[in-house]
Amino acid sequence: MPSGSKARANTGTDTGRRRTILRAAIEVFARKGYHGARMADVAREAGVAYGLVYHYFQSKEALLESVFEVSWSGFAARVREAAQATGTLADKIRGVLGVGFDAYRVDSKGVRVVLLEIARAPASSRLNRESAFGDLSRIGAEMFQEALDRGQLRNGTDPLLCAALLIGALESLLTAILLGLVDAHDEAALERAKQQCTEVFLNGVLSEAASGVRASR
Amino acid sequence: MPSGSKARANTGTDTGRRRTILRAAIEVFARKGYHGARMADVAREAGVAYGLVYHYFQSKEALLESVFEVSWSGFAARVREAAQATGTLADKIRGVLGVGFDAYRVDSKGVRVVLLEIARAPASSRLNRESAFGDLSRIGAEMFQEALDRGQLRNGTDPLLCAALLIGALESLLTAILLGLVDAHDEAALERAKQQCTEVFLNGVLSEAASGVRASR
Amino acid sequence: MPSGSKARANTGTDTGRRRTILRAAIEVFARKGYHGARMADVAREAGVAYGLVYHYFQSKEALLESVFEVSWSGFAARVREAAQATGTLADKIRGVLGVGFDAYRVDSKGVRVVLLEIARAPASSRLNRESAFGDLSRIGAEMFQEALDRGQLRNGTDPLLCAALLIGALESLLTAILLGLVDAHDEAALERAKQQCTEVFLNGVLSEAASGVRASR
Amino acid sequence: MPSGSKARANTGTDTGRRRTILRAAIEVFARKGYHGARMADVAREAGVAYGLVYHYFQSKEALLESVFEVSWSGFAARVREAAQATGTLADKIRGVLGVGFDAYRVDSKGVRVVLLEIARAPASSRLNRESAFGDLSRIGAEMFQEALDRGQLRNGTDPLLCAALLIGALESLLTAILLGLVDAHDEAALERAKQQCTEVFLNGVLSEAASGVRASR
DNA sequence: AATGAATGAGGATTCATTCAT
DNA sequence: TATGAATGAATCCTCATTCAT
Repeated sequence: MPSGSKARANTGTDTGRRRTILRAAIEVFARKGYHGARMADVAREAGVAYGLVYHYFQSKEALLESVFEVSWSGFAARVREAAQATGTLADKIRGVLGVGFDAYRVDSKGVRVVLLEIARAPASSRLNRESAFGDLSRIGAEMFQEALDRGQLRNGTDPLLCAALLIGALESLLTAILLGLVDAHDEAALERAKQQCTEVFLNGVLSEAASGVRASR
Repeated sequence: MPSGSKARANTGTDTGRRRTILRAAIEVFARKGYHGARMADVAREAGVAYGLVYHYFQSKEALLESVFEVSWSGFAARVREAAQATGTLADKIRGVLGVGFDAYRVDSKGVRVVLLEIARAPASSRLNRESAFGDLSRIGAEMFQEALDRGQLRNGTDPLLCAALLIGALESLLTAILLGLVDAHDEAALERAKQQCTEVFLNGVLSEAASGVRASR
Repeated sequence: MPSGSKARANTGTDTGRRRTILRAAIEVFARKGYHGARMADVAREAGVAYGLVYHYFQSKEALLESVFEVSWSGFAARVREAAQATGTLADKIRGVLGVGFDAYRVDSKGVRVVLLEIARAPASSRLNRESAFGDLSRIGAEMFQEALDRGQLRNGTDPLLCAALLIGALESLLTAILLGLVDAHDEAALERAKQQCTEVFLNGVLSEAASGVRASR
Repeated sequence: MPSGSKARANTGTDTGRRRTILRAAIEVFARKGYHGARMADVAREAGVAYGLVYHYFQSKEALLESVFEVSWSGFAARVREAAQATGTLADKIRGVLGVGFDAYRVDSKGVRVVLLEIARAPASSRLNRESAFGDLSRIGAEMFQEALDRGQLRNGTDPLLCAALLIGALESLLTAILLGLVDAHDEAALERAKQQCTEVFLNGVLSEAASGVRASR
């Protein structure tokens, strides 16, 4: 097993080899999908010999698993941080969505793979959504539970369901971006999208006028 | 030569045999995923001979395509109907979400396949989200555009983004149900989830009290 | 799974396909050894497509297993028959050795594979000598036990050990023939070898004169 | 530059390291068979680095060859010694079998490898039985030829065939021990087995009574 | 329409061997 | 000597698709 200990990784010659392959895998998985990608593609993309991929990763699935860990663990940690920060529920939600958008900005390929390949994997594989989707759900549910306790949430609202909706909103938005429905190169547009997403989630889509209906219900 | 009764059947109604295979495909795709499913599995599930599947469907991908058409076309039509019905935006949204939940109730396996296998297919295949995600987005966007014109939508809200969020909310919720994160064993629970989802989407998650913040922003 | 039921097998077109592959496997295994043989070789030798081998046999090991069954089961049955026939011990032993020599005459390739590839397989595989060697040992031991009970065996002789020796003698002789150390190109030579083997096993190698020593020990 | 002490070590005595690897190879070959053993296994078993194995042995086959030399040369020499010792044929045979049993006692693993991996190697490899089986056969044949000349062997007996039978007897017996059919831990049992083996080989299995038949043939 | 045997390209995985340090 | 990363050919097995009946 490779070291990875050396100080400044990614030098290319030695330590970064594992990392190089991992990045290549993300690249290829993002481009062709997990099933469409061949190990040979990954090797070529990484510029290493075929066999070396197997030196660092036991199998194709293990490679995907590692991609998941790399792309996901950091993300989940940051989401948790945002969800547990001090501030109003609105702030937290803005924070959580912000984490999602940042992740996309920093590593859209990684986001793509996690979103399209892993989060939706068939239940059979160990790499199912249980961990991905479930993790996030739990984090979100806690956040909403707390808000509920403080009277910030509408009465009768189910925290878990809220969490699911929040995740859905984020995912859907990122998917829209991935699909090109929203221009990803336009920073301002991206920011606006985030803002709006927050707003809708907090206060709904209805205008003040239409919202009057709300009182009457 | 036997039968002349339903010679040009392949178009609409589907012969019994064809339908059987199609249902089997949905079943197997739902269970093992498109890539994990073998044509042999489909044949076995349908209780027909190996080669017969190819008698009715040109290829594995064509089979998926047919699954998509069957599971999707009706769904999209009903969504469109709900989106274009008369009534307030709230009514329409309730209608749209209702269509989604009904589809799940009637054919959760089909929903699963469309959600997990087709909506997320790699861009390369002909069967990309263009049709699935894009269709819905367009329908939703139109609905929101109209609402915006009528002043029912909060000012500055992007209709397309709203549509994406609505789809995301629905999808996420159904996914949560599929994964068992949200309990939906009884009708009542399912109904409650739908109700809440609608409420959140329309008016946001904030309580009246917390919502006061809104004015100050 | 293929039928194999049709009356006159081995016609070539259909029923005999499995058999054809099996014979080809014996041929190739005999020529190159199990590890040296590639599935492609077997397919080519059989004159069938690569994939067809897997249609009839689950894996390379399963193929070897089938070779074993085919080559062994009949052999073991005939040995058992010879061992349980009526007659003197000498007759039985002559019979048993005769079976071995006949098997070689009829299908030296099959004998080779069983002797060199299976009987000596590493203990890990299911196909170990336990079954091959063990079966024969048991059969032989019973035969010698009975002879012992009847006073035909020298006193103090262990039946199991005798069985092992008999098997060893047969195996070694066939091996010597396979290796070309003992000439067995013509029937007469083969017959002579069998005769001598029997004689040695029954009465030892010593001449009458030297055997006198026996009394003095 | 360190050491000049045992520069040309590779020839006879073997450096410690080389010997360690050789022993490890025997161990692993015995456990998993030549084909089932990986060079990595050998390295791990020896507790040395992967590449070091190649420092001492040119290739995997060369390693097996060395194992053969180590395990075999000494054995063959001792067998030859026993076969050419002065004394009656009975003494010699007792001696030869004794050598085999001793070898097993001292290094059952080595015996296993020679017996199962080398003696039966496919004819293609340089390491064929020519050397192993053939060597022994020749030695044995000479012994029996001499006995024949002296009238100690029954008339018409083929010395080479006798040798093959003797080897077979020994091998079969050792195999029986390896397989656990004969308890190897019981020194007395081992001794008895050897005794009996000798007896059978010299005088056959028949009892005095049954042997009377002999005269009448 | 129905069957299931036959085909063969595709791709993951292994592992002996080499090489830079 | 010693290390273990790097290489890539070899080969098993899968499975979509075709075909003869």
